[in-house]
Amino acid sequence: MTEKTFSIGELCAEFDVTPRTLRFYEQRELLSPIREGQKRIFTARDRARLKLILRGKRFGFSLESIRQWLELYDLGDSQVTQLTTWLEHAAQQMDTLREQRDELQDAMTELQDLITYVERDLEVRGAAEAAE
Amino acid sequence: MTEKTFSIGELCAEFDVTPRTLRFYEQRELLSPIREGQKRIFTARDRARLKLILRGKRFGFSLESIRQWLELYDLGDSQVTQLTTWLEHAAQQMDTLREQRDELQDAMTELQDLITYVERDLEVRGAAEAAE
DNA sequence: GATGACGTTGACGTTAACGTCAAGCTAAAT
DNA sequence: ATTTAGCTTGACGTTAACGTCAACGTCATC
Repeated sequence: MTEKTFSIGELCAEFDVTPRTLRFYEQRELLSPIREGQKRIFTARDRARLKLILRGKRFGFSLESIRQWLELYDLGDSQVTQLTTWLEHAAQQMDTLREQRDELQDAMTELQDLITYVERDLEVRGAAEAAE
Repeated sequence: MTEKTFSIGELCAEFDVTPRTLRFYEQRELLSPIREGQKRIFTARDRARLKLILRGKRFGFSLESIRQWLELYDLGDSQVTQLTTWLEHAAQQMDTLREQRDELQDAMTELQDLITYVERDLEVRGAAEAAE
């Protein structure tokens, strides 16, 4: 089974980015499309990585840090020692993600408190108005 | 009770930012310190806002979008209609935060699956080694 | 009265992450 | 054969978010 591949235009359309962006990611070694002649051919792996890249960007990570934890996602046929190192890196990345998630949760709780307060205020005002 | 105030240096030390940063935030209207002579005096409100700013940055938000949802945090003695509008904006902001949190959760789940897989792999290898 | 700590206002420099041309190739359609 | 669509490689431009440097003011201190 020959894997599905994509032209630069196809990927751009699917993920709403420009060719410039994908070429830039290639230059920074976040993607590594094959060449057919001089045209770029993106594999399913590239597509998967692009998904991860864009998600990482939404998290506010830099391309460089994204590049590093992309490496987590293609562990080959590694030695035991390498797997152990991998596990450490993975655990670190988990911590980073967890921290950010928790902080988001805090922000949400705070905002929700404010919202609840304002809603109560509106209720009270509504009651006062009804009592006129 | 006269509220506590801060010099630019104090805030910088506390939050590990440079004076340039705080002046920049003032110029972009994220902070609005008072002047004493020509020196900036930061109030407790400025300090609170700075906290929110830095948190927002960790979330990957732009200063401009941070500036907007900072407005959520100082609702004055508003009219009912304004409070209703406020509630809409707040709800939107909650959606944004929730979305990002959920996406972070997804990323964590994925990574955890990988970790579990690798851990199992290591266990199997350990068992194989012990059987030699 | 000079020195040093802390602050000020410009103004220009820098880095990341692309955008925006210009000039050219290449295969398919007119 | 030429237009069109999609791709290529430079190379310079842009925006956000500051950094850096120069030149200056203002106290407290030595």
